[in-house]
Parts: sequence; structure tokens; C-alpha cells
Amino acid sequence: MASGRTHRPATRSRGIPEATVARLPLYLRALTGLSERSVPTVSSEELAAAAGVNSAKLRKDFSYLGSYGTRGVGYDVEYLVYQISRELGLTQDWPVVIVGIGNLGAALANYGGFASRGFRVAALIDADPAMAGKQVAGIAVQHSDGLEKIISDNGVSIGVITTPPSVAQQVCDRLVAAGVTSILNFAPTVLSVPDGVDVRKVDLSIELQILAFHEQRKAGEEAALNEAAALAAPVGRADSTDQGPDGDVPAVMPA
Amino acid sequence: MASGRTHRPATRSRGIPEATVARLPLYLRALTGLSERSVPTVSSEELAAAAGVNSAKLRKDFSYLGSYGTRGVGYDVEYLVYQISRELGLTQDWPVVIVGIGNLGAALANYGGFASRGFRVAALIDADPAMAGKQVAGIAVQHSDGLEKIISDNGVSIGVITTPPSVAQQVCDRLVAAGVTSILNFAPTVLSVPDGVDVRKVDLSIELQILAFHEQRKAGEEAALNEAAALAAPVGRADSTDQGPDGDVPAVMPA
DNA sequence: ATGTCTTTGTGAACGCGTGCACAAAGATGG
DNA sequence: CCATCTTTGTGCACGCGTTCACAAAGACAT
Repeated sequence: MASGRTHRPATRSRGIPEATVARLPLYLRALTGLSERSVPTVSSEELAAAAGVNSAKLRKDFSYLGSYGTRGVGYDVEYLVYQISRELGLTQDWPVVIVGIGNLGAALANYGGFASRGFRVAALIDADPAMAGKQVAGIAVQHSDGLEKIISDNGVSIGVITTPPSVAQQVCDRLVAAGVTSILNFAPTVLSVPDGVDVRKVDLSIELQILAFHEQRKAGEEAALNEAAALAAPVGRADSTDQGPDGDVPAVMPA
Repeated sequence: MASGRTHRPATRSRGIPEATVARLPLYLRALTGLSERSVPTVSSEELAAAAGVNSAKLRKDFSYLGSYGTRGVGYDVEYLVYQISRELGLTQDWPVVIVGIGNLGAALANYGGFASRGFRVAALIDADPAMAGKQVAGIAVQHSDGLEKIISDNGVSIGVITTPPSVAQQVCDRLVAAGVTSILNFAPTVLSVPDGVDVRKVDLSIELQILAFHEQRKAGEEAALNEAAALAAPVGRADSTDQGPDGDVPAVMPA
């Protein structure tokens, strides 16, 4: 309606499927663990178990990167670490800015996993003048007036938004205008960005709601099971579309 | 290899596809916004735009819940809010515990979106004795010794893990043993849980790495484009499988 | 009451991701 | 050098999710 699109239609990057890209960091983490324990080689079966995926899936994923394994032996851990790191672009340094230094922003600034692999917190930015100059995770918070200059001076292309939702879009617009082309959004809002800008969303509330759904389903199944056992008769309406699995009193009545 | 599985094979809950469940919170948020602005009805087109999805997808999603729309008019906002809330299990109160009150745990405890929709922080738990008794987000932190009692006393079925990765699995095991059946894991580790327990993972580092991949790809394409323009000749090898998009010097050499 | 117009609900086609199962490849031992 | 054994790499089939396109359904005006 307004400006750009939000979810680019899965651009199948250079033949590497998006689903595979999403798993590469998982493999990399497992491999790093093996590397630290000086394990020289690993089979697809072992690595898959460590990463929590199917071994066939893992082999197919690696096949998109090329043939880096040795049949009858497995994969060379160090070599694979390097290959995946390079594929993910982690052999270079990515300066990132975090905008919105509340509880979450501060937590991210302190998060060790950030700096560990190719990412460097180039700046912390907040709109509150009282925050400016304060040290968070050893970095001085800067006022958002200087956002554009900070972005261009540091060559930042990745921005993290941890602001309240009400200002997230406008922060996003400024980041994009200043040259940021990848955004990690923690604000519970749908961001509109022009084509060519990637947005990934992390939404705590949504994750919990999905868990609640499954939790309710489990409770409902259990209840139905107990009920069926008590009545010694099958339920039989497991697929009706009217009521939920439980017959509790609604908390809100629709008009 | 050790105990249970990690990724249950997409259990197609009660006919509602997993992908649809993941979008329901999105619709709910958009609808809540409309509700607060007292908008009575909304078309699939408008709501889809607000939620950032395709309108056909939205209609199909809603069709799994039943026929709640009116042809020629659209959907009743209040009614839909209620139906989705009920479907997600948000009409009841879910007590959750947060284990690991570091920066991230504290940020989550303060996160408003938690309490807003059916979720209530029942307890904050930390292994550090120095943290015990401290107030975070108005709630006293309790020592992890009492974890099992806290879980059962409050009837907690959802646990959030924000501990260091080294202890995440053992915290997870204790949560599950105490009766928790849904876990939201922020620790960068693969958790093993028995069947019947749901785990969702939020991994900041992985999200950033995925962004870095696309960022690198964009930079590579741009470079290739510039190169091509400079040479005034087409590239032609856009799908070769050997090298990466850039021919830069490797930072690490494999054995 | 009837026709027109809007918007839903869904059948059908398509594409992506997953997992099986096996042939090819290489290591290893005799 | 040959046989055997392990493990990779992949062809293939299947199922889920997405999207198109349209018929059915209802509102609304006349």
C-alpha cells in the first residue's frame, strides 16, 4: 500500500536454497565446538546429530556448497569451518549499529555471540538525550541525531532495531536512507522497506503464542483422552469446526 | 544420540498447518491495532497489507479456523480477535518462568509484550546466590534450588531459558522433569527433549549470520555488475559452482 | 424482488523442502 | 593389486505451503 514490500519472494540466492542458508550457522556452531576439541574429521551422521538435523539433509545442504567431504571418512572439520564461514560472509568484519538502548538493546550489546563471529558493534544509538554518553558494554551511547553520520562513517550495512514499535518504522526509514541494507528487527511491527533491503524479524511474543497454541492442544488432547477413558466411549467429534478442544467460558464475547 | 528428539516432524496439529499457526499472532496483532482504533470490519486485502502477507494466504489461513467472514463485506474485527485468541489459547492465563536472569533474562522480564497477551511471568530463577532476592521488573529473583517447587506450585508449563549455553541442557532437563512441556530457548545450543515437549529457538547470532550471507551476496552482485560494466562484456558464468562471487584473499587457509 | 457489485472461500497447479535409498568413491587391510 | 567396508553425494518421490483464479455468497441499490 505505502512504499515497499516486506517479504521478498525467497530469491533462491545463488542456487543455495534459503532453508539451507538458515542451517549453515547451525552447522558452523557445531563444527566450531568440534574444532575447539581438536576433532579432525566428522561424519555427516555425527555432525547432523550435533546440529539436531537429519543426516541426509545435512549432506544435501553441503552438496550445494560443493563436494567438501571424503567418502568413507567424512568431512575435514577445519576445512568445513572455513568454507561455511566464507559462504556466510563471516571472513570479513560486519559493523552493526543497535538502535534503541533499552533493556533489550543493552542485552544485545553485551551479548558475546555478537562479537565472536565477524560482527562488531560499531555504535549504540538512542533517542533519549539522557542516554547519550552513557557506557553500555564498554561503548558510549550516541544520540540518534547523528545516526546518518555514524552509518556512513563506519560503513555500516546491518542495523538492529530494538526501539519501541511506535518509532521502529521511522528508525528503519532513516537507517535505509543512510545506506543500511539489512535489518534485524526486534520491534513488534511490520516494517516496510524498499526492494533490495533484507529484513529479519525476531518476535518474542509470537514465539510464546505459538508455544501456547501447542500447549493448549496438548492439554486438549489429554483432556479428551481422559474424558474418553472415563466415559469408556470414543469422542468422535475430533474434527468439528465449531468449538475449541476445551469447553471453557469465553473471556471475551464478540458482538 | 543421547535421549530424545529435537524437531518433531511437523505434527499438523488439528488440521491447522504449522505455517498458519505461526502467522496467527501476526494477524492478531494487526487486528488488535484495528480494534483499538474502533474499526468495525476489515477486508482480507486490508488486513493482509497490515500483517505483511498475501491476501489469498490470509483467507486460506482463516478458512482453517472456519468461515468467519462475510462475503462482500469482510471480517468482523472484534469477532476475529476473539476467535484467533481462543484458537491460540490466549483466553487463558499462561504462567511462565524465566531461567537465567542476565541481561537478556532481565530484558525479557521487563518486556511489555509478555504480560499483554495471556502470559504472566510467574517467577524469575537464577543460579547465582547473589541474584536471589533482587528485584527485576518488580519480581524477586529466586534461586534455582527451588526450581522444581516453583514449577509445580504455579502450574507452569512454559519455560524460557536465557542461561549461558553450558548449562542450558541441564536447566532444560530439570524444567522438563518438573513438568514443563514447552520451552523457549535463547541459549545457542541444541536442546534434547523427550517426545511431547515443544522447543522453539531464538538465536540472535544465527539471524545476523543469515543477514550477512545476503549482504555479501548483494555486495558480490554489485561488484560483478560494476566489473561487467567496466569491461563492457556480459558475465556469463552466473551459475558456475566453483568459486564464491568474490575472488578475495582467504583469511584462513585450510589444511 | 431482482440485478449488480464486492469480497470471501476454495479447487487446482506449482514449486520448494525433506527424506529415502542406493550407486559411486575412496580408504583400509590383506 | 584386489576385496571389503564405510561414508558421501544425489536421483527420486512425496508432502506441505503458496499462489492463482474463479465460483458462490451475500450486501446494497433500485
